[in-house]
Amino acid sequence: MLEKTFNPQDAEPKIAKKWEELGLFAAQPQSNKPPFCIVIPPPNVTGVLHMGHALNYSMQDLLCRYKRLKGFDVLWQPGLDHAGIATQIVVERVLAKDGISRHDLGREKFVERVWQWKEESGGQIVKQLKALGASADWSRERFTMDEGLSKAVRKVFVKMYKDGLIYKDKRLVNWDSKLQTAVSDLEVIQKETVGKMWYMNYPVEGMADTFITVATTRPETFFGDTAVAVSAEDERYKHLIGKNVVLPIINRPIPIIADEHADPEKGTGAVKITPAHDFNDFEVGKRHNLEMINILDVHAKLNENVPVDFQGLTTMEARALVLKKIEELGLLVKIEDNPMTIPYGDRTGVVIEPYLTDQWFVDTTEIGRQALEAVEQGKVNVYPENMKNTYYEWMRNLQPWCISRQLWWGHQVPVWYGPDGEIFCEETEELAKQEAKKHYGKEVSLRRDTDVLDTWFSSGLWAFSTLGWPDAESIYLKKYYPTSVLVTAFDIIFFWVARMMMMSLYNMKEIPFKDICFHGLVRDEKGQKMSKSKNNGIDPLEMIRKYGADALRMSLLVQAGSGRDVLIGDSRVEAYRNFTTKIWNAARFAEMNGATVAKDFDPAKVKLPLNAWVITKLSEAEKTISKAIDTYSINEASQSIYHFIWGTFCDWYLEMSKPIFYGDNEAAKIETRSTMAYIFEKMITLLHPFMPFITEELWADTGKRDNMLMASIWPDLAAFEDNEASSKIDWAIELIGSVRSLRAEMGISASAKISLKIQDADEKQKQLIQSLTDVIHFMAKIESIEFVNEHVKGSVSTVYDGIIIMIPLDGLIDVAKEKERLNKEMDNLKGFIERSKAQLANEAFVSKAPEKVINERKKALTEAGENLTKLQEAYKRLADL
RNA sequence: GGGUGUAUAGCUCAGUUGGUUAGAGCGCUGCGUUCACAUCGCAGAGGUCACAAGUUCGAGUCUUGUUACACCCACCA
Repeated sequence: MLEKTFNPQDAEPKIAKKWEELGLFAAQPQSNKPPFCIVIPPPNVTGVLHMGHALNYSMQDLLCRYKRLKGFDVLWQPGLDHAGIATQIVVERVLAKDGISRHDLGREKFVERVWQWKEESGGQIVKQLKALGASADWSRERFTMDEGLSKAVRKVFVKMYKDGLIYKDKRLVNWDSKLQTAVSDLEVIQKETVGKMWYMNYPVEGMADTFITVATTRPETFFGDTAVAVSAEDERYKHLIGKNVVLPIINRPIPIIADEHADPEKGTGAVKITPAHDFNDFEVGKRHNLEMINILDVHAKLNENVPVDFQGLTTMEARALVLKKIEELGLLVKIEDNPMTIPYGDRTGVVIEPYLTDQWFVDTTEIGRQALEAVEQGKVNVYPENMKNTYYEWMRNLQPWCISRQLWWGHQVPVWYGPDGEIFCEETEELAKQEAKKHYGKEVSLRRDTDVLDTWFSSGLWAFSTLGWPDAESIYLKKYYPTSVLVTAFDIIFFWVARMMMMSLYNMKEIPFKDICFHGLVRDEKGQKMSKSKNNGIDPLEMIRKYGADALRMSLLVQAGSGRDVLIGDSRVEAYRNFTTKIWNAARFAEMNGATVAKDFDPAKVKLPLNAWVITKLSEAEKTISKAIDTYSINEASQSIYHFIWGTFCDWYLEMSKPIFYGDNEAAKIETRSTMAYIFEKMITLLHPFMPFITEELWADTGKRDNMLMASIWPDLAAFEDNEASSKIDWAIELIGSVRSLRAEMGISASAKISLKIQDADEKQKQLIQSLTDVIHFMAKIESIEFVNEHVKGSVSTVYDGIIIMIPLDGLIDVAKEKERLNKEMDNLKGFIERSKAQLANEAFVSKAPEKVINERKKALTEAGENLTKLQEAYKRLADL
């Protein structure tokens, strides 16, 4: 006998352990099963499981389990990302508690410390993933910094360098002054603020009392000004082009130039040019060969290129002082409020400065074009399709990708410099030395570039590096690449998806995955983004503790589709915990009634309409579920199995089986026991990818089986098409619904047994009702059914499929209430008939609408007419009372 | 400024190629429950499908416009 309830806290860890011990998660590259492969979006080594992960990995696990049941050889390739910036920040924070900075340790010691930290507390998330039920091949876990993957990184870098796709350049980059590193455009968050615009006068050299007014939001950068630009067409300033203005305070003359960047409509039409601290000005500077004066140091404080009393000030301090001095000189014209956006680092939250440094870049022109074309040409399918547009838009406006970071934790750039600065880019120091020897004709000492690579550079290789590349003979690479599908949230489409496309097409000459399935973000129950500041975060582990992993998974999966956002909260997870209880109790019911499959049971040959019906419904559900999963409509698939189990199986099938079990028809009992056990087994198989734990538990508890459900096969129910026996039950369900509704509306107590009088049923309907008498009695709480030829006095009635259904109430009838109810029913019918008639009288409709529609409409009209007549008769009799 | 979505019941959302009287879950109301399940069942109420115009015999569904909201990208002297 099954326990009273399912206890996920005890059962889940045991089951998870068993799966893994039996090696059921492991790929079988040697098998001749068709491959199905997903590479996991690697969580950060610093990460703990959050709801976004829970959704992402639940979806992948669903797909993997589904494909395994369908007979595929599944490789779900797991791993972790070293997450350069994020991890370095975490470890620095740990060290800071002991008052140590990374500079105290030095680079080598610090990196050692990070590795140590990684071994100790990194990878927590893997345990948490297992608790969620994730069936990845854990024996193949990879880490972006492990040896094989690091080798892949070096190899790709060198190849791209030698192909001219990676180059070093002195350019303005986004500078994070807290971490003292460059970051890419994507790592910069723009925030709206209301700032100020200051209008300052710059005196024109050699012309007394003549000024050019420039407007600026950053007065402190004026020490780096090397020109003032105006439009060549601007009448106000035309005559001044070629002359100089003198920068106040420092009295440095700078030229007035004509440049298209100056827009006469904006500001004063004259714009100060600070090439080393503004992206637009940088371009202007290059066009006019202007000097680029860097006025900031790595901490974003003013450096030695400014007067002594400004040196060492922060930009904000410098701004105040500059404005004070300008004002003292009488050159401050006016101040305006100015709405603007300010760039912040996404990890550090400090203001990002445009900063002039040497950095490594990837030229994305060619590989970006390939990545764009692959999607345009449909080599990669995108779900939902509209995400393609987002992808296209970005790919068509690709900028060079800044891949170097001035961090310590990451893949160090495989570049060595000779004494004269000559670059040797090789996979190892040995090779670099050899090349240097060739170059110089003698041994020289080399200096390695200290930069590390953007984390996304190594994640960009993930689809093939985890499968064994650069070992071209890797059986995994051969069998599973390109991978089947990438499941990811759309917020990393540029960071990761686009980079994987580019890097894979460049290296493998082949797409990394055939499908991309984007899902939405997880929000709280009110639809708000989860954030620390709102304190509305929901911990998936907490939910697992409270309700079980199955409940959490299902509550996420029922919403996971079409890139929609997913809402989560206690009440939702609780609802699916209730679902597990429901299934559990259904199993208990089946067990109590002796549901086991008889030896000679053939589901195709069941005789009872009820059993034929449930088999047909299961077959329909299976079709819906498979089709939905195949197109990543996970929500639809989840809802379908949920409704089958709760609605069709529990609410109707199990209920309708009761009169059979309580009756004395032994043959019917035997067939029903078999069918029930059969359906239950198939049903939990269909549910397994969604809720793996409870289904596995029930698989073990409800039958003598020698395998695990996980290693079972997906039911093939194609043979069970809709049939006549099954439609009888559909008809009966409608009939029962009518009776129940009538009872309830007339306020007849749900427990009160009543008799039913039926008029105008034809032979076929009579037979059907008779054959299902027990079921109808039970389901509609009826004591007796009698066929009559005329209306029964003092009864309430309704009409279903041309049959008048009456409940005699022997004088207890509330005539007013019944009149009201009948009136309402008749009004509805009349309205419908009117509309239908009008439509059928419309020549245009009759001549243009498809025949099928017209016939349907005619038939419905006739039926409605008959039903109305019968209702009117009933109403008349009521009046006679 | 460019792009992508969304707008249907109190809430969260379905609604296939246009076709009978627009659906589900939760919530609400009523009724019920001695045996699979109070973690339950049955029934009911509740919607001018954001607004306007158009196409059509017929529009929640297609077109255009308007409004509101959400997200992404870019610019900002």
